[in-house]
Amino acid sequence: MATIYDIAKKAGVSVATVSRVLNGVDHPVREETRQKIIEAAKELGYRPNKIAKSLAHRRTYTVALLIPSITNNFYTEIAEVIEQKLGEKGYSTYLCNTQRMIEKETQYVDDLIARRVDGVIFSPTRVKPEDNLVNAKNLEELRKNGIAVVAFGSHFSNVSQVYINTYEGALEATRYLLELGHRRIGFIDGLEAGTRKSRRRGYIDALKMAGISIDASLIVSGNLEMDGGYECVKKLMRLANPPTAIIVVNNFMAIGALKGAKDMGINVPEELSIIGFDDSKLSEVVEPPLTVVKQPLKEIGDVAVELLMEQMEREGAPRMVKLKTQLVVRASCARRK
Amino acid sequence: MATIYDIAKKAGVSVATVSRVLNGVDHPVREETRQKIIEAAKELGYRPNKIAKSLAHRRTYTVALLIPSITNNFYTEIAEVIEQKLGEKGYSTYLCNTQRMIEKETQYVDDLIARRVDGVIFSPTRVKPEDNLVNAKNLEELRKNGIAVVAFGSHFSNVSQVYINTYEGALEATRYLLELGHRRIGFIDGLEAGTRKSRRRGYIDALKMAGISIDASLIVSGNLEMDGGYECVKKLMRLANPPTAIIVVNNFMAIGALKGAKDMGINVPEELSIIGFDDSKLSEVVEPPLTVVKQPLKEIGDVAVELLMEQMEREGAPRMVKLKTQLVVRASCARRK
DNA sequence: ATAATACAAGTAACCGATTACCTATACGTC
DNA sequence: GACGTATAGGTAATCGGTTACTTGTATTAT
Repeated sequence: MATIYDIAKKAGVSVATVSRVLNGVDHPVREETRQKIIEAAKELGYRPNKIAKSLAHRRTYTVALLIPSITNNFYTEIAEVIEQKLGEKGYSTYLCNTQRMIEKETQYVDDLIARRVDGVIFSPTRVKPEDNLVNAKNLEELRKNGIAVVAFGSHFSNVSQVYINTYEGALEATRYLLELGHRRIGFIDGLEAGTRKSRRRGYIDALKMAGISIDASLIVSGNLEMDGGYECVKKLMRLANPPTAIIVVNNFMAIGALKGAKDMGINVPEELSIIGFDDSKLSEVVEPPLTVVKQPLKEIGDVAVELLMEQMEREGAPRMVKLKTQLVVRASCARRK
Repeated sequence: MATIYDIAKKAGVSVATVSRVLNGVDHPVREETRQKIIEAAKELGYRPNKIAKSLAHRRTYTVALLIPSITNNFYTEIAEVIEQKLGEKGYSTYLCNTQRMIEKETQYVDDLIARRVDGVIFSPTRVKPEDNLVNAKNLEELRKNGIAVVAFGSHFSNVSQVYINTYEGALEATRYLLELGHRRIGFIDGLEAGTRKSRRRGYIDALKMAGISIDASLIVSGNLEMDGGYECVKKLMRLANPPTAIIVVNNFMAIGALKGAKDMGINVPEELSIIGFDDSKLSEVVEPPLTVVKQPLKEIGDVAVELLMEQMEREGAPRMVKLKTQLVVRASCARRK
């Protein structure tokens, strides 16, 4: 494969001149020389070597997207805009999918440092499904090695991050159900959802503000997939005094809950109202279409890239951008009879 | 950031020895020296620089996944296994999503060559939505520059590829409908589906073999999203003599078709049977759950990685692996009344 | 005792760029 | 004519590793 040395020889100039011409560096070069070089490059089928460039520049123009899942629409939608925007700015994107396994996250971080990525957009994986801990060490390791980081989907101090106000989202969802006349409202939580605590807090606060006391039996948890929601709804609806409405913290679980209710012969929304979190084609497509608290996925991606650019270029103080959720009303909630 | 020169100085040895120890090269080194070096590396917080390694080795241990979409479950599921398997083998994965724009594909190819990726797993984008052409030049360009390539979702000569026998899938689906007594079977095609021609051929051949003549008005095309299916089903069902069953070439379109039928007040499956292509959560979740021709996504990913490894390591002749589809019977088809 | 071999490590070229610094002309000014 | 300054281009160090080849010493064989 041709190098700039080959071009230099063919055009009868030095490599410095070749480099200048090929990169449009601000240094005078005679038009005639320029043409000779361009010609030679073309004839040799020259392809610049970004590896060598990276080494010399000490920048790789590479960013990693480090996320817990890639089959969930939530991450997929964000990933799409991130990869696209980074591409527009000349960065390539490494896909790093931990599949919710914390050891994989650590491995990725190690490798990303070795590969000298310029930045990482990072949605941390929980250490164990049962808890809400993330491995702050991984993040620190990246920063210690001079890599710009932007986080989302979790809380860190001292890192740029895009934060979705799911507390308010849950508050709004609960209030919506209250307005529809519901008083016994269930809450299906995820065993490892990142910001679930704030969702649960929103739910609890809304009830409290409405003067409704919290019934712990109305709060249950399951895994983040459809079967998690399926089982949770059964637990709730078998209660002596079951809820008339339920809030579910994620998209798959909400669909599972809907399915569970149907299988029990419960009509949605006539006998049970359901609100999910995260919007996707799935939510539109089920029967009845789900009312959901939508997170602004495109915006999350957009902002993440902007924040990362800031960090990579100006190395300024970390910034946090707060984004709002939006209640998308479809047909899965009804006034209490 | 510490380099092997720093380690060499600190341990009082040469860089060659450091490199040998750190990479476990087969060259005798005294245990004492080895320990000194490892110690020094640890104390300096040494991080190997894979960029420098890549330059010296002329291998990057990087592979690109070049696909037309990342929000469609079909690609997402494949992407997950590919990224995982490559990771196990020490490769990082560049995510390259063309969003079905052919110019983007060309840009990616250019950049991937410059970045000297070792291989590309490639599902080509159609040149124009209307036609079935792919840009073979892009593939050639990769190969010409010594990059291993494995293709899927399209046909090429002289490249390793994993090929899904959708012809047989369509054949089987059509026969299934025939067995259920249907005689007027519609076909909803995609404007840019890769192997759609074979799907259509399977449909046509099955009918012919059953002695049923082809009615061109029963074959319509739309875009690959839900609205494409939605509009197509309306076209078909407004026919003077509408079909009693329909085959749809992709997952989103099938769901759109289902929705369209419902909106027209047509009962599925009582009045209209529908079979889709590609399986996903979506197909399970709709009402009624869709009967589909499932493509073996995990297997596609698995095989793609295996074929790529072959190409990268042994540079052997290209191989083609054929995979079968599977008819997943759910509830969207019924016997003709 | 000496030659041959194994062991342990070092020297320096190389991978393919970038770029600080230097050199040689040409031109204009006083 | 001497000097300052653009203009055009070259030299060589550098980025951080790898590795072919060399060297010096210890061990074994003869």
